[in-house]
Amino acid sequence: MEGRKVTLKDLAVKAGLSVNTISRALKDKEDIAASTRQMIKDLAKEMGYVGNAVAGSLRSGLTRTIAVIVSDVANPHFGIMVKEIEKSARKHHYTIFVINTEDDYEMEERAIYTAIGKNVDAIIICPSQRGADNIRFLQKNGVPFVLIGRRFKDEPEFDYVICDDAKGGYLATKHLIDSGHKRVLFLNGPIRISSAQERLEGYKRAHEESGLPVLEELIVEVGASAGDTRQVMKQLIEQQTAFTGIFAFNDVIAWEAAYVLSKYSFKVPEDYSVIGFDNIQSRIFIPFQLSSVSNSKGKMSKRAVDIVLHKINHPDSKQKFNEIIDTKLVLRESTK
Amino acid sequence: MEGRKVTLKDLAVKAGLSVNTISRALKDKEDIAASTRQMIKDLAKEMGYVGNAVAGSLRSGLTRTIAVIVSDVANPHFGIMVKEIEKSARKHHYTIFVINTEDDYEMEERAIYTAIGKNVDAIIICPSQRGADNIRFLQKNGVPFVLIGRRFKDEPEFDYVICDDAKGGYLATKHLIDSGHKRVLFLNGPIRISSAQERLEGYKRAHEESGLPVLEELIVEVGASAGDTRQVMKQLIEQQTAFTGIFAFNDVIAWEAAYVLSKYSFKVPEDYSVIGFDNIQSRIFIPFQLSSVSNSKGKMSKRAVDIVLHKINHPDSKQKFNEIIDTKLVLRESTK
DNA sequence: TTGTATGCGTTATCAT
DNA sequence: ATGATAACGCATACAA
Repeated sequence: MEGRKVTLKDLAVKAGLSVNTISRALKDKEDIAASTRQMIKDLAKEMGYVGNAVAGSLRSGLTRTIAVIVSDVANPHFGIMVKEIEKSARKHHYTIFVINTEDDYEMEERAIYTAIGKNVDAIIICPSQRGADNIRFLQKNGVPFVLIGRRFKDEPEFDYVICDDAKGGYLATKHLIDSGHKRVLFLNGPIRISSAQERLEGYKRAHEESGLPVLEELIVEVGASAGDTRQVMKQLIEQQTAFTGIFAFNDVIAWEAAYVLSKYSFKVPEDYSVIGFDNIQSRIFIPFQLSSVSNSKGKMSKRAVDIVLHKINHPDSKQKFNEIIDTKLVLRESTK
Repeated sequence: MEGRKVTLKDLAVKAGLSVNTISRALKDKEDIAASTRQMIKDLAKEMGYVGNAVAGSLRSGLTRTIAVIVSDVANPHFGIMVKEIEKSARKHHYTIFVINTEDDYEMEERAIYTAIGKNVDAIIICPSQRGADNIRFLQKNGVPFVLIGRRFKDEPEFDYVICDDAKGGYLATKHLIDSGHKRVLFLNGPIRISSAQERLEGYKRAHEESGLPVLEELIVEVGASAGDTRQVMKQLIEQQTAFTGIFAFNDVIAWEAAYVLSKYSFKVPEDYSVIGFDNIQSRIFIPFQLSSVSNSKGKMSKRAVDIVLHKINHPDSKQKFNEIIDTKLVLRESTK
C-alpha cells in the first residue's frame, strides 16, 4: 500500500460519503452518527490516513510550528536549549524547525526568511548580533518572536529571555578573587554579543568591589571556532602573562584552556583555578569537574516557549517580555 | 507596519494589478514588462513581502522540509548529526524539523505522525528499535525515509546509513587486548539497538582471534540516562570485578566511567585503559584525552541527506541504500 | 503583456 | 445526520 498519501477524498470515495462528513467524523464532531463515525475511523486507520496539517494550516493561518534559530546545535549549550525548547513545544503540540546561523549575519537573514516563508507561528532566536536589521525585519513582519540568551540594549522593543549574565560574571570572578587570585584572566566571547558584554561588566564590578585594578591585558576575546582558545592560551603562557585564575565565557572554552594548561604540565586547581559558564556538567558527565555558573537553560527555554505561545494566542497583547533568569555558582574541583 | 503577513493579494491591490501578475513578476517570468517587474519588486520589498511557501507546497506537493527524528539532540552524538544534516539540507534549500523521541516507542510513533502530517518530503530517523512497526508504517505510508545509525537486520527493506559498528568494536577491543589487557570490560548500550549488538560482535571477534575467552560478567548494559553508568561502575568496583581495560559504547559513557575511576583514586591510563566510541573530542575540546572510535558522523549525515534527496527526486527508483561508513581508531591518552 | 479560472487538502458555513 | 460550496495563498494553464 505504498505510493501517494491518503487524503480525505480517498476515504470519501471508498466510504461513499462526502469529504466533509469524513473530516468531521475524524474530528469527533457531534453531528455525525456514531456508527458512521466508527466506520470512518476504522477505514482511516486501515488505509493509513494521516491528516495533512499543511492544508489545514492554510485555512487556519496557523502551522503549529516554531522556528528555532541558533548559532550551532552541535554546541552543547545550544543543543541543550533546542532539546528543552522542542520538549516544551511538543507538549503544546508544536513542532520546531531548527536552523543554524554559525553566528553569520547573512545566514541569519536567510534563516529568518525561510522561517517566515514556512509560515511559522513564532520564532525563538539567539541573534548573531552582527546588526539589528534582521531582528527589526522580524518585528516589522509581525511574526511573534523572542530573543533567547542575548539581547539588544538599544532596542527596548525586542522581547527577550536571558540569564543574569552580569551577576554570573560577577559571581565567578568574585569567587576567584575571594579565593586569593589577584590576577584573573577573562577568556571572553565576542564582545558584540550582549552576554559577553554583561559578563564583562560583572567581571569588572567584582574587581572594583575588591579594590583590584581591572587589567586590560587580562581581558581576551576568543572566537567560537574550536581551537581558537588553544591558540590564545598558548600565546599567553609563552609570553608569561601573569595570572592564576581563569574565568571563561563558557564551559567549552574553559575545557580547552584547562587542556592547554595540562599540556604545559600545569595542574588545575593547584596551579590555576578555572571556572566556566553554562554548567554543562549537569547534563553531560565529563571527567573534569569544572566549576561553572549555572544559567538554567531549561528554564530559559521553557520561558521562551511560553512567551511565544502567549504572543501567538494573544496577538493584541502589548505585554513586554524582558526576562532575566537567575544565575548561580556551582563549585566543583577546578577552583580553589 | 506590523500585523498580518503581506500576501500577493495585498501587493496586487496596492499595485492595481492582478495577483497573478505579481506572482510571475516576483518569479522573474519573461512575459512581464521590465518596468512593471521592477515596480512590483520594489513594492514587495517595501511592504516586507515574504512568499508563503506553505501555500505553494499545497500545490506542488513538496514542502522542502525534512524531519529528523532522533533520541535526544542534547546528546552531542545526535547534536553533531543534526547540525550536519541541517547544514547539508540547507544547501539544497531544505529546512529540517527536529523531534526527539527519548528512545521511547510511543514518542517515536507520535513523531512520525507529526512529520507525515506536516507533509515533510522525507524523514531521517534514528529508530528507537523497540519494535519495527513504526518504521513499517512509514514504509507503508510511502514517505521517503532512511535510518541513520541503526538498522533492522530482519527488515532488509529499510534503507539505512550506519557506521561500521562491528569493525569499530573489533578495533577498540583489539587495541586493548594488543596492549596487554586480558580482561576488557564492555560498557555496552541497550542490546535491542543494532549498533550495540554489532559493537558486541566486534568485541567478541577480537577476543576469539586472540584466543581469549569472552566473559559474560564483563559485558554490561548501561542505560542512556545520565548517572546510570556511575551506578554500574561503582558496583563493579565495589565487588572487585577484575578488569583493566574498558571499552564503552560511546564517549559519554566512557567519560562517566573515567570519572568514577578517578573518584576511587584510580588513574587512567596507568591503572585502567579506557576507550570510547564517537570521537566527540574531534568536535568539542575536552581536557580528558579519550581514545575513541571515529564513526564519521559528518559523512553519515551527509549521505543520509543525499539518500533522501535521491528518493524525493526519483520516486520510482528501486535503488536500495544499505550504507556502512568506515570506522577507525583514534588513539589519545586514555589507553596504553 | 496582463487577467481569469482552477485546484492543491482541509475546514467552516450554510443548506438539505 | 449528511452534503455542497467557498475559502485559505499560491501557481499553472489558458484566455484576452
